Amino acid sequence: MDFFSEKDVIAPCNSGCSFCFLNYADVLGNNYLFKEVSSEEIGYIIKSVHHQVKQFKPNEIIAHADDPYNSLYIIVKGSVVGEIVDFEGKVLRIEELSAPDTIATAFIFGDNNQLPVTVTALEETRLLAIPRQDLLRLFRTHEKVLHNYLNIMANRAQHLSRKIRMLGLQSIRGKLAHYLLEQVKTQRSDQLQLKHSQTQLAEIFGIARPSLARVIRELNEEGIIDTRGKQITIRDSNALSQFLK
Amino acid sequence: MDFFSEKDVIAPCNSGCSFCFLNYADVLGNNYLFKEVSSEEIGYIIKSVHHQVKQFKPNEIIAHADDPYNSLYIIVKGSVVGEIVDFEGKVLRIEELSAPDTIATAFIFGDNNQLPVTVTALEETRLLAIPRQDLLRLFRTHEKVLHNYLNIMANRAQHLSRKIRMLGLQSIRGKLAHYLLEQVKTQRSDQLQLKHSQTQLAEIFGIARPSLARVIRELNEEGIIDTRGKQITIRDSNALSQFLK
DNA sequence: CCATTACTGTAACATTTGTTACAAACTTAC
DNA sequence: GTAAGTTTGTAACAAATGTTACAGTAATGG
Repeated sequence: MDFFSEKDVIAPCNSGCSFCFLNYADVLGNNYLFKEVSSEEIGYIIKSVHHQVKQFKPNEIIAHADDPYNSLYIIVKGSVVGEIVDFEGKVLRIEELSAPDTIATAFIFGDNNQLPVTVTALEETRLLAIPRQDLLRLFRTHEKVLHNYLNIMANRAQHLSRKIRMLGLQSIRGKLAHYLLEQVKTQRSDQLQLKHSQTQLAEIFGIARPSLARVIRELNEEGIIDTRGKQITIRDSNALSQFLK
Repeated sequence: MDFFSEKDVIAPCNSGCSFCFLNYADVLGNNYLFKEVSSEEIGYIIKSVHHQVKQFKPNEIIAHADDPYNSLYIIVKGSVVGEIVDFEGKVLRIEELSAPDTIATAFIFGDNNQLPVTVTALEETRLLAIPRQDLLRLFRTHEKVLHNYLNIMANRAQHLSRKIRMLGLQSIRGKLAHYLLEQVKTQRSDQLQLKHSQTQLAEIFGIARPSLARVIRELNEEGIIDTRGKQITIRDSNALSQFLK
């Protein structure tokens, strides 16, 4: 059963069981996969496919890179992080996901169903698993779900592309500028409340922490940004844009 | 009509037209999208959807980054390259595609149908376009095509993930080692015939060309590799693996 | 409230990579 | 076969980033 041992299974369900969807119908209603699908319909759907709920403790590894991947996993509670870990324990953080996101949507299909990242639970986390075959059947019976799934895969691909663009910006200034300008867009304000610590940012950018600190100090000295703890004010976004090259 | 002006259209086709599929049925037969679909069936399929063939000259830009993207494009002749280009003309090469590949499969869907890369024709190139709506209809009528499409998207996502892993390897030695070991695997030999010039490799890695040349010379001096033009012999693949960290 | 842990700021120094420039070698077109 | 264009090798130097270490600060859990 994929990369889970049976002990992790809270409640193995068959098509007659209603445990899971009853507990999680509200969460699933917010899942992109079931966007514009009624709660009632979601209930029917979950009943009609094989599914399991599995539970993980904080910092527990959910799946290792290169594990085979044959079911769709929907986070119904908690949050996880996907990262590439090298031999010496150095980390490149790829993405964070939390309920009601789906995990590694793209990797159930393709010629090589292997995870490219190691997935770790950040907190107490529960996953709902649906096997590939059942998912395909679902696509046949619920076209809306198929369209949603295509959109999810597409959004992931966009995310990966943005990530590549960011990593391709050779300088730390470039990476930081990219990140900050993205935040300005999503938070709709020049006064940013950062969600990540410097240490985490350094992991996201794949650089050394003191190097990031140095650049942040320089940008402060140059009057481009103004940091006060995790509160950052963008003073000169044009200057930031200049670094995106 | 997407990012093409009408002048580029060779032969606008309606569902009664058989021009395109007649000319390209053999190519399409090799396309992953129509894997395990008979030529006859492919003919029916192309006749049943809106489609156009468009032509590009070598080095002609097919689509700019951030262009909207509303049709699937199948390369029926020639090859293209997708790259991120910054203000100053510096380049990060993302991927190369040639007939019968499909272009940016994932970006027709999602909340933001924008291309992440600029696509340029490498040679005399012809594309077959199928609008999103017709593609979705096709998924409904031909389940095999849907499954193929999901696999294509998944393979793309795998490719992007590998790219991220490669870019995340901080050192040039790491990137080069990653590339060489991948080549050893695909060419099934320690004697590699490189498909890319140093200049191209530098673009793929997102680094400066002389820096790459220096590392190649160093690895030669250290007896790890042995380069003779585009012919490279891997002498110590263990040493190479050590750089993948 | 204290102890513990994690996070931040900073400095000196080592290492890597980029930049620029130029010459040699190789390709290609004519 | 020659000229023009491209790719490669190399060097000196500049700039960016990593490493290590340590002290100060904030956050957290009992």
